[in-house]
Amino acid sequence: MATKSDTREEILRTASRLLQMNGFNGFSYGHVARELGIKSAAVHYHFPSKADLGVALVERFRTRYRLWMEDAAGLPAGQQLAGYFAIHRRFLERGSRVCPGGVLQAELNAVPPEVRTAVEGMAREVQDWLVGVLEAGREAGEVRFEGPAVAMAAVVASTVQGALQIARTLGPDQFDAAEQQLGRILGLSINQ
Amino acid sequence: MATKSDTREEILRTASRLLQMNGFNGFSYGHVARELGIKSAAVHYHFPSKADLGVALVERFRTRYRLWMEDAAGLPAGQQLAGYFAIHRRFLERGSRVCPGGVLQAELNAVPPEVRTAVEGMAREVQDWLVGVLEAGREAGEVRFEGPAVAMAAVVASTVQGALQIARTLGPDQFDAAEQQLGRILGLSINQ
DNA sequence: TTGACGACTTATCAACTAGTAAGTAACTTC
DNA sequence: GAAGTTACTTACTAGTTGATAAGTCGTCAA
Repeated sequence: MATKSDTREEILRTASRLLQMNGFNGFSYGHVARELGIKSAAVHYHFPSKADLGVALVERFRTRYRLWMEDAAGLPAGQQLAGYFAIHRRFLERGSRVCPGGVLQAELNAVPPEVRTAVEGMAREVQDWLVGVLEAGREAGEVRFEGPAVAMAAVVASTVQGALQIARTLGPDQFDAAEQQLGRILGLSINQ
Repeated sequence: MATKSDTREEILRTASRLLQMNGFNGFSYGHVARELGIKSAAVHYHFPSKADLGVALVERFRTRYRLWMEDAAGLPAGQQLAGYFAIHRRFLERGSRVCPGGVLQAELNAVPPEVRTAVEGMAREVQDWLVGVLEAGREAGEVRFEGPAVAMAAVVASTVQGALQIARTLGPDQFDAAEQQLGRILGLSINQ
């Protein structure tokens, strides 16, 4: 028998995968329930509305992101960026998923407003983090680029998000190529 | 009264906008019909299944793309790239749309297989065009970058696609910043 | 032992989904 | 002017969607 948060966590895991695979409007309470061998009303018990589920999903990703950021805070910029790439690379490996922020931004107008707000918050946080890493990395001589850090951060975030999606049609090589090229542009030692 | 292709074209225009705004699973035959003041069965008359509509939508974009590419074929690489950016910038201006290829790639697993195939073809074609422009531009000294052109093309395509989506949450500045930064990276004269 | 509570299931709902069949009015062709 | 064709509408279906109300069953504290 499940402890209190067991089913809730399984729902989030499954919904998370379905979100990354099919998009927010590409999965239903029924899908989640069927995969877990429960009834869709059980999903409603934990997440009354789909907006609740969506927000919980985004907050879950955001929390994990934040924990990872705090963990990597001391490392040199090159390693932090490599970690950022690796997180997204892992999505690709686990069944050609895309990043949850990306898929939600792509269908942002067809998503409950609460979810939209949550996505905005997460995007802002990741962007700010990227700006900080790039700025500090440039000052420390670990990263090389011209122009404002905010613009370079926009390129890095956009590339990773776009490459993940493009890799779906043109293959995973596309993501690796983009990552390597970004490394070259930023003057990172291409270790792998 | 409408001539033969009038309604069909209006359906494509409306569906196109809805696709770019809400995603493929974010609009229905009913939505398209209601906006045009016709019945959903009329949409089915022109596009029997949603797969048909999806494929027609992708082919329409692909054809327009191809025509534009042929038109721009003679121009210097910098201007061709500027045009590529401008096409996508226009999506943003017309109600924060995203590029159709991007939104379909984001929900690729939740889309009819025929649509998937069509998207793959379009993505391949655009990528090949980008590689050609970048390669020729580098040889002619109009564009500057290291590494394989195919990797740089992956970065350019990914950045544009991702930036369009990110601009939805973080504002259009995000797209402009990414475009400018990409121009700096490629050594293009930033005219605007 | 009771009674409250948590975690569900059963049963049901209205709205919406893509899709179809049959009918209709206008135009074209002969 | 009859027959066919085009471009629809009306009317309908079966399945899915998110969501709710009521009931069940085990656990746990008083």
